[in-house]
Amino acid sequence: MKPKERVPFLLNHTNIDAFQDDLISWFKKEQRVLPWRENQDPYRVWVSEIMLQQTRVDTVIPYFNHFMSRFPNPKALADADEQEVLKAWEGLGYYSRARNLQNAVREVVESYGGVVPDDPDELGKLKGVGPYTKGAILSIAYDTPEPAVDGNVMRVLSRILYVEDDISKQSTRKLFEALVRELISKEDPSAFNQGLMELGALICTPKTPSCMLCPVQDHCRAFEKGAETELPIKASKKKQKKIPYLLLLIENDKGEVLIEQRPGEGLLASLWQYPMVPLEDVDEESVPVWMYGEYGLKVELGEKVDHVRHVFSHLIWEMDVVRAVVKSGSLDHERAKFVTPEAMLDYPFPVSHQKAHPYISP
DNA sequence: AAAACGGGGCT
DNA sequence: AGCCCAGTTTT
Repeated sequence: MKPKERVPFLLNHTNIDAFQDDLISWFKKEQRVLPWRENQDPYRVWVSEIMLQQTRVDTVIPYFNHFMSRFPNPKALADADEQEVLKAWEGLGYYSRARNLQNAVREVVESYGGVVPDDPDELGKLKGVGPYTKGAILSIAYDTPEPAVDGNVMRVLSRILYVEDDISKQSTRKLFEALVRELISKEDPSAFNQGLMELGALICTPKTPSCMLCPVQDHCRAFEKGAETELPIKASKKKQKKIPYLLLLIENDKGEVLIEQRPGEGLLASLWQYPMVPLEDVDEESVPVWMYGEYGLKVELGEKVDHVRHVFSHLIWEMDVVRAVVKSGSLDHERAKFVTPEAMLDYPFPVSHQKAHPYISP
């Protein structure tokens, strides 16, 4: 059965008006004070929504404040250097969010006079603005009754309406969008959408929801059945592949250290790092040979100073951190250079490599 | 439809 | 170690 056909049945026992009232009243009373809630500036809402993708509120707050003071409006972000934007994003992860955001903001400045579009189709065409972010901007900044379905909303609504569909499927997100279109308050779509998400963050949490404090407990079919922790249903994902590396802290005779910029696409695109030897392809004893081939440098390996294990969503880096010194040769590599330890800190580094900074820093 | 794409917090 | 989090893009 298609989403639209299922909606009437799923909402059959729900008092929509009462649900809206209970949710919105609770949100207006209990909502957290957050920097992006100071006003309805669409640019601020947009930046916050991008930062909040897969990222906790507490993590985002300092990044958001710094970002808004450095790039206060679309023009400021459009005019900035990409490396500077990445530096402001350093440590937040999912760095394509930053590059897509700047790409989209430049589009807004060039095509829409610096005003964030309030048209769903125009908004949805912007880089990095998917179904969720589009709905969030339209409802929160422009008071438009559009669904903004994220993981919180799916968890909350799966419990309230007892939906047992796998929330990792795209079709299930569409079902929840259709449900929200029926449920959403036309008077205050912003408070309704934010209320669903705030409820998911504060009350209807993944492991041990606080149902006794829930403002919509009376409307919740999962609570009625005592099955709130059984939902939502989500297919388990497979575990990450482990990849071993040697991370090299290479110093020259001037006390400078070798760093290189990663490729413009793919994992950690355009960020900087210390040279890494892929131990799946290179034997430990042939590392100097590999180094000479890749960088044109004869190096001598020194002491191993650390082991860093870094977990990504889809893989794990196991890195032995080893010191090395340049004996001879001249650097021959497109994207690598020697820098002083002080200058190094101006470059955006992934957290995995920041873990090795203490062995360099003066 | 599935995989790529970070990082941190909690259990 | 596994799961979760205010998702989107690419394949």
